[in-house]
Amino acid sequence: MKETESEVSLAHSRARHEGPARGRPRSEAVERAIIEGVMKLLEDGVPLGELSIERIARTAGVGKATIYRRWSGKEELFVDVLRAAEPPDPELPGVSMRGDLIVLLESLRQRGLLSRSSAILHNVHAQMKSSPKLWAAYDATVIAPRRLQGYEVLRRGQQNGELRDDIDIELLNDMFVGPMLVRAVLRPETELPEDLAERIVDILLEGLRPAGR
Amino acid sequence: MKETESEVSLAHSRARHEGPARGRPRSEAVERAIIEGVMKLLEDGVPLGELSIERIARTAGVGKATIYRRWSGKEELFVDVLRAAEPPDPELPGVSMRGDLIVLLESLRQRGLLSRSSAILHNVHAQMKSSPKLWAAYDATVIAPRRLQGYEVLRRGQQNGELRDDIDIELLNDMFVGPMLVRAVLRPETELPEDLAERIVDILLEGLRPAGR
Amino acid sequence: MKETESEVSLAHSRARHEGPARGRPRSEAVERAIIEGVMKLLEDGVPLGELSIERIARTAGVGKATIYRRWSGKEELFVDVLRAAEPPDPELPGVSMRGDLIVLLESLRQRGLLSRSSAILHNVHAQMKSSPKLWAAYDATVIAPRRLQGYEVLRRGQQNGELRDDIDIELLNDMFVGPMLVRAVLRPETELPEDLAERIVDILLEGLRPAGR
Amino acid sequence: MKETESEVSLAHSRARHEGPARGRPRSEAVERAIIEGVMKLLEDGVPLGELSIERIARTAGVGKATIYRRWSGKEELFVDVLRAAEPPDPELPGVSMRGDLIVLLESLRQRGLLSRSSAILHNVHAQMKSSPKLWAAYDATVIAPRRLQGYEVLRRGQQNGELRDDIDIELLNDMFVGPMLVRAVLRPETELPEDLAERIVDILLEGLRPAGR
DNA sequence: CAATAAGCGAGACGGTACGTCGAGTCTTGAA
DNA sequence: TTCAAGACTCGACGTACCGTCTCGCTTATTG
Repeated sequence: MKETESEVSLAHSRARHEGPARGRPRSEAVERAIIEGVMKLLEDGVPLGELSIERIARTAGVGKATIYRRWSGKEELFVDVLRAAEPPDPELPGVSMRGDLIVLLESLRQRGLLSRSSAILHNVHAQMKSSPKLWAAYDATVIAPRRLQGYEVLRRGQQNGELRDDIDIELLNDMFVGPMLVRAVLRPETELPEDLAERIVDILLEGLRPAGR
Repeated sequence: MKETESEVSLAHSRARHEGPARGRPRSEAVERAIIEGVMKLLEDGVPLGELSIERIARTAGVGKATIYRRWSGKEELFVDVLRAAEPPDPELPGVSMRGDLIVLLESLRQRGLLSRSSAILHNVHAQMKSSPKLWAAYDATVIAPRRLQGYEVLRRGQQNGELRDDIDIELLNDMFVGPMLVRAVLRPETELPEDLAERIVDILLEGLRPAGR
Repeated sequence: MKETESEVSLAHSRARHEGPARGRPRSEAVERAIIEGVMKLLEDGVPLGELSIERIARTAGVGKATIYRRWSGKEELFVDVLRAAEPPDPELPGVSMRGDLIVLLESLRQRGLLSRSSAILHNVHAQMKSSPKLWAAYDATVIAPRRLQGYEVLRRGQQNGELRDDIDIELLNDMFVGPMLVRAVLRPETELPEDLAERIVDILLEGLRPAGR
Repeated sequence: MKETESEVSLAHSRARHEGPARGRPRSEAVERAIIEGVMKLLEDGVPLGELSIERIARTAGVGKATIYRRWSGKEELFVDVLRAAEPPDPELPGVSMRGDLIVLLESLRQRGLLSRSSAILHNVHAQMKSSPKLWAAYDATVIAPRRLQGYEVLRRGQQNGELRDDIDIELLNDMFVGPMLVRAVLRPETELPEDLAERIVDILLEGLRPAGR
């Protein structure tokens, strides 16, 4: 996992040869200013299509070359913007599988709510899907860890008898996160009621056959 | 439904005033040439970002103004391209709710497979999500009818006792299509095995509690 | 001569294929606006080094591409600017060779004075010398005709006995124009007294031996 | 003369305050490397316009700041390059004015021939004319001494009766060097035949009236 | 001999201009 | 009125240099 992490990392201070650090080192402050500049613009409601490198540079008070020195284009920069905007991983209570799943789904719901208000996630997200390479980078650094977290919870659930063990974990995970993601990501106009995480988990656990079956 | 249709309809032959049609009429052949030109380019593997109006016009042997006369921009044109590429609605056997659901999900799976091979759907899809207005248009003409089809199937299931009736239909629908869409749209690198539709439906119906309760 | 003329001509309206003139024709007004914009800037004392294409375009209220459509770069544009700034050919009285030579040299002197006050000629002139190709174009359209005029005057002088006929005309011409050009072009800080043309001509005719032989 | 010399001198080792010389002294080797680097590039046929400070620094294996420490810009550096490329002053036999003038003009002819083959002088020369300040510096250190040499020869000619004394020396000088410079500098495409210096001098001495008066 | 101070190669920095490309509009002549 | 063609203004693209500014290091002189 560590290698993957470092492979998809996009902006580095002098990442290339990593010699004995000749010349003036890259300024981390500048790096932050750029990323925060993009966020500010997005939060101010600037449409994604109007986010030119030129404008980003102007906003951050930075030369264009300084941006290109770190990222090869708008899209790669956006990956780092998303990364910076990412909320921290949720803490799992670990008492029961059901409880942990609800926490995980609730965190997805929160992210959905967030991405609508701030407008950062949703558009950049959509934009990024156009490039398989960038999507892979984003997936590896941001999404995959959450997915693995889910796998772990489900595995424990199978081990302690809370969950059927005749279904592969990947599919199980998609059964849980799918309904939430459909609403949060693919259909951003739908509501995300407070008890949605709990209802999804319980429906899946109990099944859909009529009660008196 | 009809009104919605006409509201989101994007390309018209002389839609505005609809006077007694003076001057040279618009050529339908030109319209087809443009849409097919876009498809050809996408199928030839041209990245979506390189699809400029200028290039589309060149490919179709058409003046730029002729495109702008019909669509207000690239994105609106894409909606019509997607519409033209859409496979026909699936025929539902109507015997059992379970059977109909499997047919619906299988049709989603097929679309997922298709969008990977042709590369049309996936990218244009992603691109379009950046514009809420266009997404709404696409949703209304292409997605919504399918969704309503699903609602109908589920409603019948509740009525004839195949399905619990204490859960609202929208959520039920998302429970079924969510897992499939996650794989087909959000994670295009995953496999879509042949029995996926059937497994998803059965897991949902039976629930995830271990067999022996 | 005609061929040379047309070969070095640099800006044309749709010069390439010269088909039956399809599409919107190039605007002559725009062409004039550009050239006059450059002149205005130079007359306002803008140093030649600060004359970027970008600034020229801004001044003329014109897109950069419109400039590049006509000239391949700054230098080629300058040739046409010089051409436009060129005073008309002097009228030769034709009475005597001596008189005609004085008129020709006087016209060179006037040009020298002009190029200092307006600052157009001198700098652009110098700039252009860096490119043999452009210099050739300028020479062919602007300088050469004057030179030929001089040759003609000298030839007539030899024929009617005003001038030795044992020296080739090219050298004779350089003997007359050389002293004037040295002062006007190569040493712009020197004065150009009013009677300079006459003095140069007479010195050359009479020779430099002391009067009493 | 001395003051003029030192005023236009452009590159100094720690020229400004000339304190008690603290810190590491500037390397003369570096200075030579830079000037020779420029010459090498010019001799390799690199167009003058592509001679950026950045490229010069790269070629000489030197930091940009090291160049700016010595010269305030490209043009000032070029003055020193020209100075370094300058051939030595001609030795005058001093027997007759006519002989000395021929030697002086012949040296101009040689320089013309040289500047065409090496391509250094011609272009840098032209370039420099754009900047009055630099031209003045070049004129003072390189050209003016030659001019004074010429004045001296002419003055001696007037004193010993070889030359009319009713014409001011500056004009006389321009009469002699003008024809040669026109060919060597302003019209580099013309030939410079071997006996050109002698012919110019003799034509001027004898005048252009037909032999039999 | 250590301290001090400037020189040095390298390269980041905020800028400006380059020459190209596409956006959307306008203007031709022909259909 | 539409059509293909192509000129028009505008503005972003990604690159190259500008002249300045750190970096870590080297090289003299001075206390």
